[in-house]
Amino acid sequence: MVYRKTPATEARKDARRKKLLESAVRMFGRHGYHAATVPMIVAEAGSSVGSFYLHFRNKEEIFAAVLEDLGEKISVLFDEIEAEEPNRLLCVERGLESLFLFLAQTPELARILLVESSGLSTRLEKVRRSILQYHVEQIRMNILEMPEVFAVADPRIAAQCLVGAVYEALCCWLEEIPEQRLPVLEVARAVSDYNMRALRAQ
Amino acid sequence: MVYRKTPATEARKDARRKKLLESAVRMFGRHGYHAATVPMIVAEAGSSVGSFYLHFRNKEEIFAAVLEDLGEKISVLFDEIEAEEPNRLLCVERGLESLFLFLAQTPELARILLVESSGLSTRLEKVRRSILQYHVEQIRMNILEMPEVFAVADPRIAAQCLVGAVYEALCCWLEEIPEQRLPVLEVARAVSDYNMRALRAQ
Amino acid sequence: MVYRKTPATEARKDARRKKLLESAVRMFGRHGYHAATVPMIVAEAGSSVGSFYLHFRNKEEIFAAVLEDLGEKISVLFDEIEAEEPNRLLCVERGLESLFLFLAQTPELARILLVESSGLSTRLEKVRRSILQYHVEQIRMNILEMPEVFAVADPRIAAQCLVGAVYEALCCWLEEIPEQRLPVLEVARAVSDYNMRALRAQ
Amino acid sequence: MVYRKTPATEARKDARRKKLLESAVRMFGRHGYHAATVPMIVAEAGSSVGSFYLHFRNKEEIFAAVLEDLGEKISVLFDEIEAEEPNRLLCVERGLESLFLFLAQTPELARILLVESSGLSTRLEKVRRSILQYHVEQIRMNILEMPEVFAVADPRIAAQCLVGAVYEALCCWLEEIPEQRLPVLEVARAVSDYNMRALRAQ
DNA sequence: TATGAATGAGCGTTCATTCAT
DNA sequence: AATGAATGAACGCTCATTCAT
Repeated sequence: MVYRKTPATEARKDARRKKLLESAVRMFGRHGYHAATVPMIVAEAGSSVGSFYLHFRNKEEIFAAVLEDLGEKISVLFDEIEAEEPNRLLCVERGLESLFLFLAQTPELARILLVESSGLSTRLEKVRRSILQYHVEQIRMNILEMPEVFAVADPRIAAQCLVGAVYEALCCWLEEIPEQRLPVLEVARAVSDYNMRALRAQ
Repeated sequence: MVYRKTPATEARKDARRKKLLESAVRMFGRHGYHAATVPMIVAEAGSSVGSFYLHFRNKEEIFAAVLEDLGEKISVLFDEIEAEEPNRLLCVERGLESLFLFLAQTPELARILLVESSGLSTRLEKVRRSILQYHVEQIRMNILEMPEVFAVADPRIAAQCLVGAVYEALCCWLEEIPEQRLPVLEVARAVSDYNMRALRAQ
Repeated sequence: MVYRKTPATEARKDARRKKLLESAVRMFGRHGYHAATVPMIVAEAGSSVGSFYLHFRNKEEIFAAVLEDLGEKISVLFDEIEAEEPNRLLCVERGLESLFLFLAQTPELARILLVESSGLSTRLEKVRRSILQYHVEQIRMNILEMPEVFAVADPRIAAQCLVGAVYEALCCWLEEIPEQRLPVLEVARAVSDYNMRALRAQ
Repeated sequence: MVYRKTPATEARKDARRKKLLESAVRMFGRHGYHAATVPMIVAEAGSSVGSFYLHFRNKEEIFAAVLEDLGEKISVLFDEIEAEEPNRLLCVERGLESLFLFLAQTPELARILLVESSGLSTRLEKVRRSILQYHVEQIRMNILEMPEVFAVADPRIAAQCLVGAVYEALCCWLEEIPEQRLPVLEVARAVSDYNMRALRAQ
């Protein structure tokens, strides 16, 4: 008799995987890659070590999955703006601001991307880099499309600068104790301002 | 007969310590904090585990020492420029460029600062941050001193953006395979250009 | 499908723990606390280091467990006698003798209690002391209950003397080479005789 | 030219050795055999590790020396009493009391003998045992000399009991917090009382 | 599929002892 | 004789991963 995977089983499996991923985000975000152990992650998810390895080949894999999910979320963010906003300059500006706001709202994810995903294996480094490169590329394309509104010598380096500026400002903001922080929006504007001045033809 | 601590003994101890530090730079730079083990570091230095713990309380300590040494070097770089160059705007520009060149020349140190020192213990995070903050502060002061030549709303955020831009561009440059890289100087100029446009009053 | 913790699994875990404890008794008894290493204990038990730390937080913990088990065994010994023998004087006498016989039969346990558990951490010292104090207290209560048959000035000190006398005599006996030892029973009697003369009202 | 050891050199060497021994007593008494390290001992003595190994073959050796010195002191105590007091019974009584007082006055030495010297190497165990055996033997001789005043079946076991009783009572007394302790003399008397009742013919 | 007990390689660290000065 | 920097064997312990149930 042939065993057929029932939809219910499939759905349950996906739910479990999702739970593990959520738990991993929390644990990696709070404790970092090395300090977050597999037992910790499964305990938080109400699952078991054995189950963990049914869903992910290893610890690296789940971290990569977390990172990829995040990358996906961010690119969706950009795509939406791209679709709505025909003005390339405004597009970059709005993209920058909404990325800033998005990461500020999910500090565990922000920490994973900005801090904890650095200095790990080559594999993970690549995933992290591909997220950043995606933005860089996105911005570079915008610049190339309308050279008359952007006034930069090297669009790729300009894009890298912009990305670096956004992430560093975000890092600094996240590090401050919440009571002393400026409002996110204000910071996002200041960052966007800085970069727009650098990009815009005068 | 009274034993007198000979200068030679003292000098040899210092030399050993220095050798361990150099070896640590190489190992941390190549393999990262976690993958670089104490046995690896001492083997590379031609020393022994016991000797290691004679010079450093633990592994964290030597990483901190490496980072602090680097911080020292960088601040010397800035101080020299500050002393020579009276023009604040040029000061920031030249500082940015020489930092870029310095780190590009010592890629292991660059990797330690930019990649490997992230996501470690609170203690090490602090050391890393203090180096970055030092630049931020340096630049912020320059901006504050001559508000008429700089045209930014929030000097602190502007300084953060600049630092982030420089480091991210550097990261990207270091990651490319040497054969395909643009000349450092060219990149440094492009980065400096981007940030000067953002800072300068038009 | 829901996994149910089988009784078999549980039982196997308990068996493993018990085996580790038995092995620890042998190793601690033969080599002492410091010379008995975790690898030695697990090898003897046919287990693994990882498993060891699944059952015990650390080396100190397993030593404490061994000691506590021993304390439990000894107090059972006393309780049985107390329940059977209404005469307080005979109670003390029989308690003394059966403790002597019990420890003489399990020289590894005896060595752990009498020799190896001394001079360790405060934590372990406390466990050891609590076993000895339990006897002291037991005897003191017997003395207090029937002051007319016991003729001692300070019941607490008398009880301490008795316990010390028993353990020292036992130590000496265990140290002699088996061929030259007097029969245990004879020694036990002599020790009991000494202490009964000290306790009894004339 | 022949080098002749000057008396002054000899004297200085002895002084250094004595200082090391005194420091060892403090360190072993406070921290125990394993926790007291050679660097600790030499630091306390104002000497150096190298110097240490000129005076003692190794750590075990200095512990043995400390123990032997203590044994010497105790046997002197007994010999004096033996010489002064012709009555064998009083001799045992006074010996017991002065040992008690002596050790109560030098708690570091007491701790070394009663607690820390247990469970070490065979070599050290032997030294410790020889001190205790010396007392046992001393007392046994007294008993044998005047069988009419002592009424014990087996003098050796009686002597062991006495020694064990004294040391255990002492241990208990040392362990109590100073403010709550009974006066030493009182305890010494109670212990002596206990043992005299056991020894004396009625 | 789900479980969690079991594994063991490999880590950081300590400290008695040696030895060049 | 005196020094203290140097050594390295050996320890306790962690945790990603496997596997019997």
